[in-house]
Amino acid sequence: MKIYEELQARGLIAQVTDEEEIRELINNGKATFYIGFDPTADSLHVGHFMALCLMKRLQMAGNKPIALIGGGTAMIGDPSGRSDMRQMMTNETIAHNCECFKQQMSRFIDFSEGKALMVNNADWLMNLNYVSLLQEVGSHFSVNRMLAAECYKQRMEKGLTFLEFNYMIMQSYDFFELFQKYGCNMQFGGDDQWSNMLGGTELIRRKLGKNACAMTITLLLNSEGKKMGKTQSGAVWLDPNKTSPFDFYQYWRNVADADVLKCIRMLTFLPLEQINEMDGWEGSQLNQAKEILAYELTKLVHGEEEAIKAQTSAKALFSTGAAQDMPTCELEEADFTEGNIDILTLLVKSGLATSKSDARRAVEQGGVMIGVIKVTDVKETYTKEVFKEEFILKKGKKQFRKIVC
RNA sequence: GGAUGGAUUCCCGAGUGGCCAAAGGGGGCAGACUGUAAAUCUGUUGGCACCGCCUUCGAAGGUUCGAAUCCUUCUCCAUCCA
Repeated sequence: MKIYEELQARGLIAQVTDEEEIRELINNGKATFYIGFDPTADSLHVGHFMALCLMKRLQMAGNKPIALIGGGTAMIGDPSGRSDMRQMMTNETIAHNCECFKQQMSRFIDFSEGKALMVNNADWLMNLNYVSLLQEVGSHFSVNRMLAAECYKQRMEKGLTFLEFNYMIMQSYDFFELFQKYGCNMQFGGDDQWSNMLGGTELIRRKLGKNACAMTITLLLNSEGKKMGKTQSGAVWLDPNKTSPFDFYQYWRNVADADVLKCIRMLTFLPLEQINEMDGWEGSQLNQAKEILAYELTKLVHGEEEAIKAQTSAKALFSTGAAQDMPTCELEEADFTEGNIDILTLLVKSGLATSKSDARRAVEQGGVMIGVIKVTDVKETYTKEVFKEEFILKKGKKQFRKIVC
């Protein structure tokens, strides 16, 4: 099976400009393609991860990837799929984020000589001259058509600034620039990028009379139609300091039944034959599929060692309620008053509760356990001595913290 | 630049002088049921020294015994006109 067919079978392809042409290019390793990443945070998240995997797959098939970091476009903010304006970031933040992105990407993609490139669009966007840009590029865009683009529609109701409106032009210019400079003949991106990407292919056609391709990756949605990779507290990050390997594992371990196979297909590198076998799994067997998914992804992102650790911890926790490699909270001398610490302070200190009121509610509703013993009194206190033994604080069924002193 | 409407707790959205820590829904958290799933049901959802106190209704002032609610100024947003 060739790469294009594999991508198709995995359900990764959403939209393409010219199927035949793209198939021909990537199946024969003739594509030089780029994917843009705007440095809007100091770590990549699951959404980026999909794009990185795609890069890797295509790279393995002999194509040349260009990872574009949007140091310039981040200053504008992509309005696509957003109902409100992005918060502006300072140049220092953007520069810092670019650095973080670079480091994380290098772990997935082989950037050694000639195999892949990493560029930053700040390098060319920042030096543009307004008037000449308008003449050379702006003249090729029709405002009427831009406004008709799906990505601007919802913003037409809430309001759209001229700054953001120009995002499409900048992204199109990126493609144009890369096409000329590196012979980049293809762009990949999330499905919400479709209109921005078409802007690029069209600009190349109009200015150079040449053909370039674009292809979007299916957005990973759960069965409720929401973007995956988000929790109530934010994105699932690839940076272990922002989302621990354990939490990362747990996120995938807990996906809904309806989403497991889709995730395995789209995100892991397991062979398709094996995945197809799992397709018929139900009940407890499907539950196993979740373990596979969680393990495979943790391995890809954090390495095999961390994946094993996370899996062992999780298994132990849910069967016996004890484990080694769980998030740990270390108490300091200052946390004790007269040699004691109360349960509410402990919950807050360990990060399991956001405030003492929150902690109080959790205890009152019977959601707090020490090991296997339920805490019933909000005034419960513990002496320092207790923490010499294994002390596991639980809130609810899935939140654990080992307390040491 | 002009006219009008608006800004409420995590989100949407009621509330137009005391009964408002603020209806309802969503989401979150906890409990029951389960497969660490979904669905369902129950409780809860500003903070704290928690039967009481403190801080919230775009910002700052003012009126009043008392303001999310009234007045003034300001900031931001939307719509229409230019």
